[in-house]
Amino acid sequence: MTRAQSVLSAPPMSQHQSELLRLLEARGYIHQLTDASGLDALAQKQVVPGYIGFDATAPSLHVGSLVQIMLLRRLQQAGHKPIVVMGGGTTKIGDPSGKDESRKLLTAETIQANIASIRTAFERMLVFGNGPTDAIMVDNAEWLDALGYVELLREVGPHFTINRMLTFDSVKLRLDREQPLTFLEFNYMILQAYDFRELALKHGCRLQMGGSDQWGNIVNGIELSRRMDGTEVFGVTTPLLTTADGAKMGKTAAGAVWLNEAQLPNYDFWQYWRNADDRDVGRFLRLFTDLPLEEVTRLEALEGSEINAAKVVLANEVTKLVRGGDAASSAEATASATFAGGGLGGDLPVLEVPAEGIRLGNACTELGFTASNGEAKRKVAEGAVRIDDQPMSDPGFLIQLAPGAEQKLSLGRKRHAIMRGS
RNA sequence: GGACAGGUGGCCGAGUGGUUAAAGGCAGCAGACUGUAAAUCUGCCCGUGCAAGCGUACGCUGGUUCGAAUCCAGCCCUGUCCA
Repeated sequence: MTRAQSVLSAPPMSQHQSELLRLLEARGYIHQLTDASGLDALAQKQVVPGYIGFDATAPSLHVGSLVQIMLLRRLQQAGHKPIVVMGGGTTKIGDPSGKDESRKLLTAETIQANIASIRTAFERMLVFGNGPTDAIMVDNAEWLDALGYVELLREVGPHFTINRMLTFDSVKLRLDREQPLTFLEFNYMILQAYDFRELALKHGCRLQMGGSDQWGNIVNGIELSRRMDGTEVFGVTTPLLTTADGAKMGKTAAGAVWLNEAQLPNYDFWQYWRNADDRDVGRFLRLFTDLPLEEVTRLEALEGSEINAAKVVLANEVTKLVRGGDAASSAEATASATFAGGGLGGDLPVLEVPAEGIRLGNACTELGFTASNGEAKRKVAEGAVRIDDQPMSDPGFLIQLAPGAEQKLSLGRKRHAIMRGS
């Protein structure tokens, strides 16, 4: 067993020589590569600037983008240069990939505010600066906004055929489903291809990475660079990440699992990972933490309820990376107090109980445990609502607390809050 | 611009004048079982109210009718074909 572990940490069977590709392969990031041996050779020879583009449609990225961010982190760990491209320009158009419907158009101000907010998450996970392997962040609005339409058509247009554009999945999907694809969106792939070429010229960028849905866009960029400038650039895509039960990564019924604390409290972020499916633990540890591979192998081999220990490690490590060490330890403390100790943890949401009291059903709704008072009533009837672990039966029960006094309100086994008299 | 098809609850999808707050499935929530997992079984799943009830709801607006998601008219949107 021990021997097998060390083998896994540095796979000798890998056909790759460069540290970069060996690292990416061993941790499960690689889905497709455009030219494995070419990139392998390049990565041994020089620092490879590589980029991933991110949309700026919301003030925070969510867990669905975390693989890509980690990929940039790995790039840096392997001694190369990450370039974060914010889609300030392309977001004005909207990527049709994987979407059934056209996206609402955002204003330039909203996009800029989103970019500023998203940046904070990157700063925690990448080292920015002016050194050769320091990360940089650029906004493609810088060059896209400056492009004139006719100029773009003349420069880039000749290198794209409609025949080919129509074969792309992002386009085909819409057409097959008989969903509209606007001309505006149809142009997205051209601009993304232009990005790659621009980055290659300006920053010596040689590699674009992205999710598997970006394969077509990436290949377009590679072609464009080759045709216009004769530059050889490379592409890597990551596998489409779904959880073991088939759901898209980072989406829960309650909404997306946001990376920024303003969009999702630390405790909830931690819980997302703590509640991972057994089957996902090893994969997630490799992708989303810096734990050595031997350690991952050990943790994912845990069986039965022991795998819970691995989930705690996963939650701690990911939270540490994304939210910081304090966030992780405080979330863990709250979780262990709440679930193991039957007590209260500081990270639980707090409901101030006014002097005149509050009805049990209203308290549940106010905390967001239930969407309406009607639902709260149903949950109480189902025996799901407890105060200090005592099941409640009357949704109209009036909760009153002395100033400063605290009680725990729970719905189901996972949702807990502190009620405090005020 | 013309012809045809269509627009139903988070999604898919039945319903073509009353017993329809609208079948069924998915997703979700809760209970049981467990390990804050999975699988399984059970219940719930528009709002408001303790409840009887009331209010909203089948693209929009108006109409017919005792009664409309269902019929009629106009409009909006989507798709396919034609110009």
